[in-house]
Amino acid sequence: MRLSQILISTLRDDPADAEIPSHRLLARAGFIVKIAAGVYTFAPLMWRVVKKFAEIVRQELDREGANEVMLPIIQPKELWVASGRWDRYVTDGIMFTLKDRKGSEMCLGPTHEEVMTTFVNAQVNSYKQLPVNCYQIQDKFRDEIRPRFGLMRGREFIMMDAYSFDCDVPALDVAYQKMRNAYCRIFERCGVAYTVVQADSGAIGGAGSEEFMVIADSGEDSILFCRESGYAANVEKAVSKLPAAPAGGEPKALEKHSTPDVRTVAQLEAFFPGWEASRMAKTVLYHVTWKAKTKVVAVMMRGDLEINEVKLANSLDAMTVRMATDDEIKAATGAETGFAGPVGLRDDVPLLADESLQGSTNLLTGCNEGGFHCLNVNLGRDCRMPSFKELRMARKGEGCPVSGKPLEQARGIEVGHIFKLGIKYSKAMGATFMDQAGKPVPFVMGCYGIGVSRTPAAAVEQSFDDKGIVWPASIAPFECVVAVLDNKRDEQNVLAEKLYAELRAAGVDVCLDDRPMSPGAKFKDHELMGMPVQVFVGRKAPEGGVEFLVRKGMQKSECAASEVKAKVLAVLGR
RNA sequence: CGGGGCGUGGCUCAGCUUGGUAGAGCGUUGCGUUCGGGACGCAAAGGUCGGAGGUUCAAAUCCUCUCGCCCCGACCA
Repeated sequence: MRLSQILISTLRDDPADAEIPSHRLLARAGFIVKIAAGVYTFAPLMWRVVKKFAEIVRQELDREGANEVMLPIIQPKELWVASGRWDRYVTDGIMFTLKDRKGSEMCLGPTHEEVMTTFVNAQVNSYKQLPVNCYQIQDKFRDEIRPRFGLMRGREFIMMDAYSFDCDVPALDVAYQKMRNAYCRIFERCGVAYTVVQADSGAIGGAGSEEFMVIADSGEDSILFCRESGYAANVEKAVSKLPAAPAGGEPKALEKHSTPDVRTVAQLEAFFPGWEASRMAKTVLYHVTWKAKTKVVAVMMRGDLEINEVKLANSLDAMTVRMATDDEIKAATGAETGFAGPVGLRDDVPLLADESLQGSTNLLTGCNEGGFHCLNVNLGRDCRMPSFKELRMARKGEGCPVSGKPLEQARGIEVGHIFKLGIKYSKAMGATFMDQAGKPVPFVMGCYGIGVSRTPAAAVEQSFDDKGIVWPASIAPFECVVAVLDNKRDEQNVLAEKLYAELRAAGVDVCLDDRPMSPGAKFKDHELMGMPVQVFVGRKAPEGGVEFLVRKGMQKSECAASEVKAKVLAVLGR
């Protein structure tokens, strides 16, 4: 390709609305152009990047026997009602919905479990046709609460979504592992450093899931990991060895103390010298929403630990949880905020406690009376016995659940997510096949996603410098550019054309920069756009000399035109 | 949705406090000179100051409403 024929428009200034490096650089290099919040046009060079990444995804999925299909973006409401997800997605406001001329409700697909399950159910009737794995690469639509960071979180974005259908759980495990392997090859090939972490299943639901994370400071996810054991998990999912707390000893007599204006754990530590936070049990009131009801629930946690709201929602099988407001707390406990506790808690407020409190004695808690706290509270004696759950937020520095070594923390960008769904959707939607015994059995499903527009952005996030983008060669818009520095000089044009033809013949994805621009402007442009290998044909052209630049590291050298092909291939590892 | 910030030629911004006939740089167009680090000179085009209403002799500037965008929290590829 000749750059004079490609629509390229780099900006001299950073765009005002871009914050993180990938957004800033992709916008400045003219790769993406915003059309609305979270909605972008992909300019020619960006589209080349996306297509290259998509091709890697296709190759690796096809190697595992997956079928590429194309599902409709517009989906009828009925499908979502059948799976039971319409209400939740509409309530959350995540789904773009519309009505057709007859008034029938439709949505723009935020994900495709429903459509794919319907499709495969119609095609597959027998266990003999299994396993099946279908995927598509397509735009997804989600009315995100907060689109941000350019391509990182868009309202329209490109996603690869795959769905596996198997006859039983062991077969699902095989399908899952195949996809996991494919994912590893995909992210290795596109040159990003990534980590696989255990994850919460979230709104998609299902048994187990892992996320593929690109480690970057701008990542929206927090992960905990251990170099020793290889354990890694999203903080939402992570567990750790429980930090020790002093023993409470034999149960003592309950004491009630006046604690005016003492509300927080820190204030209590100051008020009761000798009582460490780990001997306290804080009680946090949560407003919990299920499909058909809402309720305020009391959650107890050891004073030095934090509640993990994802774990809380999961343990309650709730749609959403949020901390109760001051008014809700007063209505539920009768006391103002800061004095809630298990003692004297109304019977209609469910009481949960983290496992860290199991077996603890002589705790310090609130007692639902403004200005008072209790000492030596013993669960089951002075109050109801709570139902114990694993609700604790694991934190860095705490022991790895496998090795016991301190956990480390990092930020990550979720570029892929794989789930074992089980029969959640197939059962809800009545998607079955005939098993060997001739009985209808629901498909055992898995689903798998890759952010096809997000991954290149994540790659930029990991690979840039003060001059611009440094594309990994496998997803760069071009592997190599041959640039004419003064295109009024024939000897430069002739030599550049020759090199361009030679590199193309050698199978290099090369472009010729024949634009009539000053040399300085071309240098800046290619640094910004991040072409991996750059060959400049300039004043040494009459003697057959050119300049050779490897973008990563900015190593610049001069060489003879005759050496260019070999040098380019060497840099590209071919 | 809650909190904070911002909307002025294509882009980055100044002007607003203290109302008085819209500015700069970059980019764009033309001509000429250049041609190795976003070249230089000259000339030119381009803006209902996000929108609506109000106050005023007079509004980019003050007031009200509204729309859009960005950042921090709950969502996810």
